[in-house]
Amino acid sequence: ALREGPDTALFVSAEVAKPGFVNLRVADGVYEATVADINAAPAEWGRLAPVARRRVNVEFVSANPTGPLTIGNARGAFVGDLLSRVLEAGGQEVTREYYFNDAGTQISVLGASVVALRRHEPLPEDAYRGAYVQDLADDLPDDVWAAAQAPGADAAAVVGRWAATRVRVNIEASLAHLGVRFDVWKSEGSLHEEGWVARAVERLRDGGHVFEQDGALWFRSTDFGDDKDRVIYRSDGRPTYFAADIGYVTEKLGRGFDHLIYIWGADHHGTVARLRNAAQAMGYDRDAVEVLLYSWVRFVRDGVEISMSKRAGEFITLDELLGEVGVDAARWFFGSRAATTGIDFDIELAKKQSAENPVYYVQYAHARIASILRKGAEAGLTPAPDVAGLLAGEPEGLLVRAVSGFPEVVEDAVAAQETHGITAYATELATQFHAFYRDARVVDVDQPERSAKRLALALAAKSTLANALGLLGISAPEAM
RNA sequence: GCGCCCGUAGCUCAGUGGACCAGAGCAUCGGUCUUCGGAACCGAGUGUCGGGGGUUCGAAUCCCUCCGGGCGCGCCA
Repeated sequence: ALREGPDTALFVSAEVAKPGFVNLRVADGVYEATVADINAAPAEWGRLAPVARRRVNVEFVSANPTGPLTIGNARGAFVGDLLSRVLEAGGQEVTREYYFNDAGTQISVLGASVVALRRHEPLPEDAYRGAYVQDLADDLPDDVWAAAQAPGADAAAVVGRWAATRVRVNIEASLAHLGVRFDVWKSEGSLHEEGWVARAVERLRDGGHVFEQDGALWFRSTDFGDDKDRVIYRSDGRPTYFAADIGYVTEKLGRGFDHLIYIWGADHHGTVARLRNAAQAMGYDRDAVEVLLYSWVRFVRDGVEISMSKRAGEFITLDELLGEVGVDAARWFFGSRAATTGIDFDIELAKKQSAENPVYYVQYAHARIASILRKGAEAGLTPAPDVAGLLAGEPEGLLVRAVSGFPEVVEDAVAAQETHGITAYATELATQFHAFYRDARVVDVDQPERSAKRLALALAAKSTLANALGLLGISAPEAM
């Protein structure tokens, strides 16, 4: 079989092992060439050439602007951003998108809450509470307040619209702090105003996929395997959330995306089928519409679960969480766990362990290499462009093999759409570097040639660590 | 009641029917005494893989069943 392979030069030997496996021994020159390649173009290392470059839309967070993002929104934010980074490493063109509704009943309730505070009246029964509502009341501009009080004006709606905008800007700032920047902010209202919803419904009607019953308009989702048909327009004529979803699919695909990914909490799993069914019914490839569900996070403090209610004003904001545990540590925490499994996040534990957190272990290895490279430069030693003969020793061999494994790790992450393989790999690579550091003197003025080659290997390891951390959105410090 | 997900070391989690599959990190205990960064290194280990049954040469992994937990089953979002 080896004789027939196209890459026989890669291998120096092949042998059959016990239960039917074939061991191929890779030629040293292959690894040495890899080191040289990494150092020649470090930014490219680990980026995959796409089989087919696709335009992918990743929509996530999408919390309505009724209050600050909380730790309940945290996982979606990290999972969506991590997935986007992985897809980009896999050669896809990614658009990060945030979908929100700034005109619904929730927004009216928020407006009514602000109005009541402004008028020093008791809060309505279903009001939003919490310090941020008072902040909104305090910051309400005079012209908005005047417009709200004009004769015939719907004060709650007017104030709500202003409040939603203000809240949304703050949400954007929180996400930026976390390292997530959205390319598109899409309002639900625009889908109706621009006719996307109406056209999508017509499309379904033309295909015979809708019917009227009890005064409402329904989508025959059961024709595509759903267990129930779904309402598009209520009997009073108002559209459901699902109606907007249908319009949104056509709007997104109309922008030329090849693939749509929705990042939803697992509690939405009941709505996945109707969305994909509708896409199929409208003539799209249902596989172009993908929903990734992330599982719930139980936030815990010293072993006690934290219960939250946004309306009651009892919640911990995303900003507070990041203030306590740090962005890099939080990114590592979420990145090192599969999105599909439920997890516990003990805030106190995360803080206590922060000094021993693997993320700092990996960053330390990176900083340590940076220091060694500086030390070498002071002694007049720089990484060699050609590292032929590098693998004379065992310490080099183990490290270079660890470094060489990076693209495969990225490949796996892209295929699985998960990042925990990357965190595990980064930890292992850091360990391999520390072992190399222990066993092999890098900077040695008496051995300039060997030093130059070892510096080249150290540099390659540094770039690999930096790129792995970069995939996770985590900084790679030159010094700590 | 029906549907989906989960149960792996003291804790938090990996483990996609095939060598390394019984693992990693943390926590715990012991050691290294360091001319390149000790935020490091070396060593020590505990598991009825929730229980039981089945398929297979071989099961944490696939099938059935039971127990325990989460979520969903709106003309809510």
